[in-house]
Amino acid sequence: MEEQARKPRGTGRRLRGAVANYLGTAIVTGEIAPGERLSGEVANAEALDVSRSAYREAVQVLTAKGLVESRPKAGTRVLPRSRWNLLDPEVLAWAFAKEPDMNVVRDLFELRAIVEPAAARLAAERREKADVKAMRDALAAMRRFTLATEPGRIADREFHDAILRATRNDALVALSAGIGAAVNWTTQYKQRARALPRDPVPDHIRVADAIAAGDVEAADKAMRVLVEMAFDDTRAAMVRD
Amino acid sequence: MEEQARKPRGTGRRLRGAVANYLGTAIVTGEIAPGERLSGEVANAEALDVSRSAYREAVQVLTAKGLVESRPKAGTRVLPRSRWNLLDPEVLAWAFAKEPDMNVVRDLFELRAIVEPAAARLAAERREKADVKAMRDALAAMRRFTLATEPGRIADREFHDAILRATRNDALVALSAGIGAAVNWTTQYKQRARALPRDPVPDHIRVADAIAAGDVEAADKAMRVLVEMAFDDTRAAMVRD
DNA sequence: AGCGTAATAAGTCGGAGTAAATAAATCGAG
DNA sequence: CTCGATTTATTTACTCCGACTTATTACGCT
Repeated sequence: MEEQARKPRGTGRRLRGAVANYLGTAIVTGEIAPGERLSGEVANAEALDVSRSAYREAVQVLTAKGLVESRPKAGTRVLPRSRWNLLDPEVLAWAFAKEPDMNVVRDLFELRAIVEPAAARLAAERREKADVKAMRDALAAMRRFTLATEPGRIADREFHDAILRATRNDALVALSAGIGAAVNWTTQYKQRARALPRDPVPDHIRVADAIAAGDVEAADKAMRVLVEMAFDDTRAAMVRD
Repeated sequence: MEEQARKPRGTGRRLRGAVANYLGTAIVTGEIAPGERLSGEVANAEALDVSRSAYREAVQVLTAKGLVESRPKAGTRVLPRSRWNLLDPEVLAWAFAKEPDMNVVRDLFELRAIVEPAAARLAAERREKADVKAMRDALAAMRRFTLATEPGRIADREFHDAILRATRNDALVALSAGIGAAVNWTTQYKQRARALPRDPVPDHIRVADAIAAGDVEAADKAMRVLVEMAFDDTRAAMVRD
């Protein structure tokens, strides 16, 4: 009766993943401020009840994402926000683990408002039949499940991913992986205030039709409306707290 | 006489950093194809002449960047390109370690062509006096050193960073960190073919003036020209190989 | 064909020793 | 005696090692 009640730290695929989640969340949410020093390996590892190996591997992950920097004697310090890989999917997930910062949400939607309409333009130029089919399929799933359910949100994300893939630009797809994850979280928060403001499907259809028709200008404009509406809804849901 | 001639692997700030560089470069450049399995920890660590700990920490870094995934019994496999964090500064650096792939360069410039003009728009709206000063300083350094020298390229990057910072959008700044690093490499390759096609400073001045004047449309247009020209020069330098 | 079992490779552990970076202490020159 | 440079000492991360554990796949048995 002396070996239970341990491992109360955050969940993660592996032990070091759990530690990385725990520390990453603490840093990104501001619990540990930039410039601050983490306590030493030995102390911190013991405090979290993990071996030094696991703790160190977790810190390497944070280092790889630009959250911390560690040097002998100086210890491990949290880097300034400007050096964080803010678009890394995991970093974004940590940022949205707790109540998301409104500034981050605003920045991300601003980026979406720049990238996604332009992506829709490219998609309208380069889409193949398979791309249109993927978009239509995702759309059908969205209509069936609605955004209030998890499968519906997955379908929404799949819709945006299909557009990104249609651009034939790997960099845009990679960007989507980060933003898409965050969008997933924001829509989740959005639905929490269950106003369900309006049906998002018609606007999605307009985007899909424009891309399928190869109408560059219409695709741009329709996507612009879509992002703007999503931002409005998210903002409304957040100030309601 | 039995302990020299070791550690011939790639350079890096630390031992695990060197291993991460080596493996990361091998993966990103396609030497190890997606889906392929890395040899086991013990074997690979011994082959690289490092301890298992150092090797494992390097693999954690690659995992954090989405390059590999490792599970017990199954081993460590290279993930498909779509799961890579292509915008991660280190991943980009690895991609440009050897002769850069033309497709990647095209994708990145396409992304720049989308993001940077939009960023210039925002900068024109939100810039403060300090931002304009930073841009002018970088511009002066560019004129003094030219893009043929390293300080000149640093100044060029500083110029673009100043614009990004003026947008007051952390996500845009983070994106710039990745793209900026890549741009640094492409301009380096560009200058290798020492044609020095034309003076880039006047175009930079046009951008700076438009942002300083708060002229949104002019800033957008001038930046569009700038990115387009940079792409032309880079493409010309690359096909000349 | 389904189920249990064994082999395999990553995951975790603890401890020992090394290297690097900072702070302190010492020495020398003015 | 004060200031400066150099050496020493300490702190902390870094590297290494070897054993043990856990998860997963694949094989073999029923």
